[in-house]
Amino acid sequence: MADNGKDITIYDIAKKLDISAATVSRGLQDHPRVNKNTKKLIRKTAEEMGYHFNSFASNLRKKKSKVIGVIVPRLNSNFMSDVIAGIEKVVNNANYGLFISQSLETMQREISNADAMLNNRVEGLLVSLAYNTTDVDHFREFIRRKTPVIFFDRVTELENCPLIHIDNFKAAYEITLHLIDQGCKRIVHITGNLLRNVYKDRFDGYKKALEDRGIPFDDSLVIVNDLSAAAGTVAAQQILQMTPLPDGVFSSNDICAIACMLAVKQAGIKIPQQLAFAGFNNDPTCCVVEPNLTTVNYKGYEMGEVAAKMMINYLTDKDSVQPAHSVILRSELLVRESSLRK
Amino acid sequence: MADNGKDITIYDIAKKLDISAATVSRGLQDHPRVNKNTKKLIRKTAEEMGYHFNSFASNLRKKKSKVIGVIVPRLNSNFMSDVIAGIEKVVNNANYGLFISQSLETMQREISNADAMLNNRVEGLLVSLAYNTTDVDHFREFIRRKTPVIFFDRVTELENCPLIHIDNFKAAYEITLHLIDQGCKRIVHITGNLLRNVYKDRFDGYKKALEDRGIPFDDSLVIVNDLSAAAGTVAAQQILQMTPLPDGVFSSNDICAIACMLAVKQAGIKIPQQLAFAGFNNDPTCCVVEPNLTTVNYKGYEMGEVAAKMMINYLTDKDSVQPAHSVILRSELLVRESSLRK
DNA sequence: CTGTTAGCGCTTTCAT
DNA sequence: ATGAAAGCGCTAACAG
Repeated sequence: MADNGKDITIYDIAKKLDISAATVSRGLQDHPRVNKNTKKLIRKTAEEMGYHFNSFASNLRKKKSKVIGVIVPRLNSNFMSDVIAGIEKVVNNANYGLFISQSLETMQREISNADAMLNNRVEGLLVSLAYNTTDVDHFREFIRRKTPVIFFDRVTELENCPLIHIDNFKAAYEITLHLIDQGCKRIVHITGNLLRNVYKDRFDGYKKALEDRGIPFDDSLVIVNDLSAAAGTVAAQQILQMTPLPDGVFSSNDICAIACMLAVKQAGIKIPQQLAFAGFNNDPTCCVVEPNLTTVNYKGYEMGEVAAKMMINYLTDKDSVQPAHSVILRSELLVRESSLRK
Repeated sequence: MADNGKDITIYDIAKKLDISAATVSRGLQDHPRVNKNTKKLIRKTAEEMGYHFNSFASNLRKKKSKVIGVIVPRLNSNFMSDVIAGIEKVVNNANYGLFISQSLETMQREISNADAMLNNRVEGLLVSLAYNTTDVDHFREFIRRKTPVIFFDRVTELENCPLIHIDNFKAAYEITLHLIDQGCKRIVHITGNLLRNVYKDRFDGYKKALEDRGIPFDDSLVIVNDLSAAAGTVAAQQILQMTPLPDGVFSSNDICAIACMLAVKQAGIKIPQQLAFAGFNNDPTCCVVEPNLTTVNYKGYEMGEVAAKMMINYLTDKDSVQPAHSVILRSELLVRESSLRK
């Protein structure tokens, strides 16, 4: 910025060097057919004059933004901040910027966020759906514009958008089998909004495991809440009032499982002898709580990286118009003391 | 976007309605002196034609971006993701966008992030410094351009930039006094890079408390590391080898304190009887670990909100060229079992 | 209340 | 290897 308060432009540099703005533009972009010395001179002068590239002008002209949009339910969960960190690293290394917003779990805000992404002409959109999103028409305009949309974790089928997630059904199936193998026969399942694949699939995995082991599914053992710590504490009270007392709890996330476990423990229940526990996510807290919580390991950082790399590939290898392909990331059962009865 | 693959512009709308582009622009902006019906018609037509506002063109013309930049060391810590969530909410509600990047604790990346912020003409910048940033010249250009820069948490004096933080000295002083009052006489202090105010001030508070209680400061009781969980485990080994064994530990963050505590506990040390513990941040895990960790409550969400609101105020109340003012947020000592020996 | 016009700063043919 | 010129889409005087 010049001292008169105005931005230095390539024209200012051009005038000073008595060359054309076109050459300055090319020089700054390291265009092959610009004289090496001219380039060097342009860079030096730009630096000296305090020139700063104007992305708007460039974006307007080139009709692209070098920015990738991200819409997530909340930023402040251990899982999601890991995802974002992974995305940011990949995106930044590829010289793209990140435009981030949170839907705060409401579809209404998700829609307005999507609109802002459109106005800012993001070149790609990474989305994890809000708790109560019922339809995804607000993402169709991106598809019409051929702007890639990739869903991760909380996904949904939409045209040919790639989905990045784990096999929630299988992971839940395995963790439930594990509880059964430890001798549990009445297993409570705490879950979230079944509209979301992550909760629906885990619920289905739970039911399938019961079925495969010949345990009848009991509706009254299912608790639906928002999976927060507070909800976990409330769930503990519900569980304590069930007769007979259940002998296992599989919560669809760790935060809720841990709060619930602490509360029933407080009430004098022995864990895992009387009540075995299992969660989901492998939150760091699992290894702090006593007994350590059995869970499904499923790290966000990697998911963020994978989603972002896929996006960067789409945007970079213009040729590879490969059909959109979804990715199922690995997850693993981590057995810890909270469920070990043998 | 039209079906031919080109964006619909205000000119397309203007042509269709046989009015001028200026009127369309005004209508879309809800300009007062545009006929109500015309406005309604413009909106309806824009909607029908699939028009989407082009921020670049607008930004270029208006020389403003309606975007606020954020540079933080890492996105994936409980504290920082809370801060970001608070910022995002305020910024989004004020109809600004968020451009986020992480320095990954290096000054080099902080500099390149700052450069990207400049290119994208952010209207304001919120910064929490990287671990090893030694000078902040890379932010001077923003000041020259009168782009407000606000530091939070990990702050530094720079021109008149507002600083948002807590009284780290006082909080550390109080928590150390508390340990002393519980009978601790040899208190280990685990800290991070003393270049950063947060660690330096806490260290100073610790020393002052010792001094005020007539306990000589002992250099060999100070452990400097990166305050990660892994570092906490290592610190535990160092502590166990100290003779005589210390009787208290004050760690500059909770994550490190908890890892350390779990490790010494594992080694058979009784907490708090043999070794009392205190951390900093009030991470949710404090209430899960046994015994619960004494700490300083200091929530990020509020800090993010305060920083963002101040920024929005600067950007909105053009008149209030009030001198930059820093804010010291409240923090509170939370005494829990890990330090209660009486 | 509405239209005309001149850019914002950059990129990119098309020339030379 | 460099220049001239047009235009990306929007806004804000200014004029009426």
